[in-house]
Amino acid sequence: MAGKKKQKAPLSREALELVAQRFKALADPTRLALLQALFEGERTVQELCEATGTNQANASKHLALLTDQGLLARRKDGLFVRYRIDDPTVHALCELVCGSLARRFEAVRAHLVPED
Amino acid sequence: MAGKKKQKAPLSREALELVAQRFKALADPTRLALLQALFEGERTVQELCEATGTNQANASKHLALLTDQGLLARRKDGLFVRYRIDDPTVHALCELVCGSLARRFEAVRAHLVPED
DNA sequence: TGACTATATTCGCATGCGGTGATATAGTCA
DNA sequence: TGACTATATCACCGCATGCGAATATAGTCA
Repeated sequence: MAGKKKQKAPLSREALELVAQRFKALADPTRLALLQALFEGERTVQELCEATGTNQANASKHLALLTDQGLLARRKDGLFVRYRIDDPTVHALCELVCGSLARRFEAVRAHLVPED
Repeated sequence: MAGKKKQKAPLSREALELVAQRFKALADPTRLALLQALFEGERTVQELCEATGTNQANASKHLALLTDQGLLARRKDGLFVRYRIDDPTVHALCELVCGSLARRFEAVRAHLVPED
């Protein structure tokens, strides 16, 4: 995106919509739970359902969205379909957000908890 | 988030919801346009409206959401309110996504455009 | 103090999205 | 080939969200 350091052309509305879609893919707790399980390694749908407490239909839908967005890849393995993380930025994005939230809530906690 | 390198406890549903909310704040093209303008520096609401083609009411609402999420900070300046980026991870997040999308579409372009 | 400007908030509407139950599709095996 | 298992897809529903118009609130100035 434009700004901050190098002078780049601002992103068009179309490009911003693509960026927004990418963030939207991550903007759901169920999908984040699936991703969290997948950070551990490739998993079948069933394994993901067990790991996240999601039902099969719902998991399939979310997995399809993440795959369409290019974040996951899938492969058939007999009866099974195995999903894996396909875009390394996913983990980095989550880490950035977690770090930011941790700092934010640490600042709030420090404000509320009296210093001994 | 859990996985990938160090073994951390998986995030609770509550934590995942907070992470999702943060991504959701970024999952809208109008809000991304506002952020893009703010990457250039502090701006009033009117300046942001002009930069992004958003009407005042809509901009105010989006700015409030971004501020509530801790991404922006604001200060009164007479009649004016000036907004600025308050969380440095915002720019990093956008850059990560832009990089990922650029690679993705470069790969598609390379696939479709014949090599001379 | 009233007129004006800047901004925040409210309200109504339309669209989008996540979850669930049901069904379709695909692969394996006896 | 039918039974079974794994997964994708469909249809429906209720809730969430973005937009624009209208209104409320805040600050400045003559």
